Amino acid sequence: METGKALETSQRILDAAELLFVEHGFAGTSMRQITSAAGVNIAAVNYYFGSKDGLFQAVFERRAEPFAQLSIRKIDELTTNKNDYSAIEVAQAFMTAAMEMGSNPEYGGLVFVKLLARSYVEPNPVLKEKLPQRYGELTRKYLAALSHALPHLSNAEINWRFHFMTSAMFNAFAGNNVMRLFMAQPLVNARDPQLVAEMLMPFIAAGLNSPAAQ
Amino acid sequence: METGKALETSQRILDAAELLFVEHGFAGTSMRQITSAAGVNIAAVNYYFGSKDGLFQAVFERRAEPFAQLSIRKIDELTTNKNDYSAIEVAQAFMTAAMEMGSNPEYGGLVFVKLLARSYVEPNPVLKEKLPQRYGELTRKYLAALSHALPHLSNAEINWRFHFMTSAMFNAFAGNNVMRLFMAQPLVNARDPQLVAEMLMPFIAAGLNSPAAQ
DNA sequence: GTCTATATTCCGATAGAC
DNA sequence: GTCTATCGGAATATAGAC
Repeated sequence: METGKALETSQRILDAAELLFVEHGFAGTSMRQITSAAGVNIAAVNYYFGSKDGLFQAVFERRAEPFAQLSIRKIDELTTNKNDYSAIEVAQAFMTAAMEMGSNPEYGGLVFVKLLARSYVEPNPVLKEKLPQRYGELTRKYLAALSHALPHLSNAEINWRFHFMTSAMFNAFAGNNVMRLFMAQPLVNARDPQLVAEMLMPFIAAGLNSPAAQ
Repeated sequence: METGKALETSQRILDAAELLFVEHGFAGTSMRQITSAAGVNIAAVNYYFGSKDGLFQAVFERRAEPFAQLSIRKIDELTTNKNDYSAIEVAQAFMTAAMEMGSNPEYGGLVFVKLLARSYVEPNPVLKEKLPQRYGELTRKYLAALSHALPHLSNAEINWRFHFMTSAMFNAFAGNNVMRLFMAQPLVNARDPQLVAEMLMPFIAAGLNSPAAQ
């Protein structure tokens, strides 16, 4: 049984770790940084989460399930018992899930999307075992919906377009901007999910509906 | 003056470090891993590159200049003394540069594109000082060309579309696939730059030419 | 649950022999 | 240029007092 204070402590650790993992990556973040930022004792991480790996898993899982549920609900709402939905609506479903996640402070706002975008480039071994089952279902649903909405495209090309769509979306919401790296001024501002979605939608919609390559 | 053997050693270090930095990130790679993989003594890194930071900078700079030159040449070839080029041709110029880089074993093949894609999400402090000057020029040229080819779009929207385009491109060539993270089978194969470009082109072209959002 | 103290390992870096 | 040996510090993790 956990007391109020205990919950507070483990939660402070999760919050601090989440921010630091996003900013500096898993290997680039030490437990001393985390416990110091959380204002808790260095031994608390091992007490609550067993290890640094355990902490990362907890950080991820706290957000993963709400996000998966949200995404799956959106695609189910669109496709269940329907036959006439468009690729744009499929993209919109995913984007709405990301936006609602990113706009909700209870889910950490955009932090989890940034963590996803990072994990995407820098896969953490912890995720390789825990993640696929739940998110595999999510991915298969969106791929099937896209395939249904774009029957003229081969399965291979559907997969590629899903890849392009998610790359653009995740990096856009996470603020991973090539201009941030290449220029002194980033020139775009990713802090407003509503604006990101507005800019993103025409691009994604046209890309998904473009003629087949092969 | 460096002897033949010395060059061989520093090059082996660069090759090994490049692969490991791409795979595990800067913080996630130790100098012991690098020197062990390169088959050289642990002290060799400091002898040749001064420090781990110095090594990363050397790893990056070995590829950065060829890639910048290639990209700038492609956009100059398209736009110099011309008025009637399309957004698709601008995208093609960038993609051709990435493809030629990725297909050339002398430039490490796709390794540098992967390093760029990673640096993009996980900015290395070393780059913040060294990179912008050269790549700022590159970015400004492509933005100007896009703006010229898409005069109906505001500067803000041009910047966003360049962001989306480069996100999709870099992740595609680097093989950073959401399906790699979410599913047991990645479903797409990024090893052939020619195929990636073929799949990517219709998507990017349609996205760039899509109507304005605002 | 929280803390101090510490065990153990690994890190980047360097001195100095050859 | 290459090697061994080692320094000083920071890393994760844990034992045990409170």
